[in-house]
Amino acid sequence: MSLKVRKNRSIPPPEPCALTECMAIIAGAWAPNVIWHLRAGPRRFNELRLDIPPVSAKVLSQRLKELEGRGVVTRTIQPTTPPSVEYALTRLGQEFVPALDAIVKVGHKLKAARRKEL
Amino acid sequence: MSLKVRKNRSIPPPEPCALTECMAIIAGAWAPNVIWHLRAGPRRFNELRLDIPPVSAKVLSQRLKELEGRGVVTRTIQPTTPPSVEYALTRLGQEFVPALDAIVKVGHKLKAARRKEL
DNA sequence: CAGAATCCGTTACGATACTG
DNA sequence: CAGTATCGTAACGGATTCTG
Repeated sequence: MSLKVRKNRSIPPPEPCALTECMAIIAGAWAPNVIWHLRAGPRRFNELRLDIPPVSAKVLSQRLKELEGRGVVTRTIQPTTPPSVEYALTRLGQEFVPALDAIVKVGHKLKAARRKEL
Repeated sequence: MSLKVRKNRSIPPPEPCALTECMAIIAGAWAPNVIWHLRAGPRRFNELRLDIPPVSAKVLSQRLKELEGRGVVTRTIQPTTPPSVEYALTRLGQEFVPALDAIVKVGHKLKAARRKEL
């Protein structure tokens, strides 16, 4: 009996798609770090490379291009020699900062929890 | 000149590791959904399967085992026939809810932004 | 400096079939 | 019901080399 799924658990369908929607951008090891390190202002390619642990040029380039395509970051070429390229968050990109903030907070709790159980 | 990276951008090193730390758990297409759907209370295996879009049994099982190993969810076997297994968030697991909430909010903004640009 | 190109390993995920 | 086993695909990511 009760082969059917229990429903109505006091929480209305909060459009779970929005989760996946946003996670698709946040996903991967580096995309969130890129946004995080751009939150204080524009940053150049190699600066980001050094900011973010040990990300390879290839992957960083891929992520940046992807984020640019999604309207999360902008790419501005400075006509200098040698060439310099600045990346910055768009207004949409800024929206991610609070979420990443919350994630970082959880990260700290994780560390704290691990220290206790040792 | 200025071969060196620009530093001191008004933001102190906020331990970026915490980000990666937490993302390692959140990562993937399904882990966040699992936590999200458990936030209102315990849920059985097949219930989760139906809650979460079209996740395969294999992957769901993998994620659940992983989350259990990390202390994010608990697994309780009810001695009934047929057997029933309940998954629930631990106290640590509850910590993720606010972060996921923030992520969902961003997801909605993404949708809104996309509607405008069409 | 800012990348593109190439090669290659690892992992997430899906589909199907099978078990206790 | 709650999984496990097996197979196969694709995306992610690292290392190295090369270019405008």
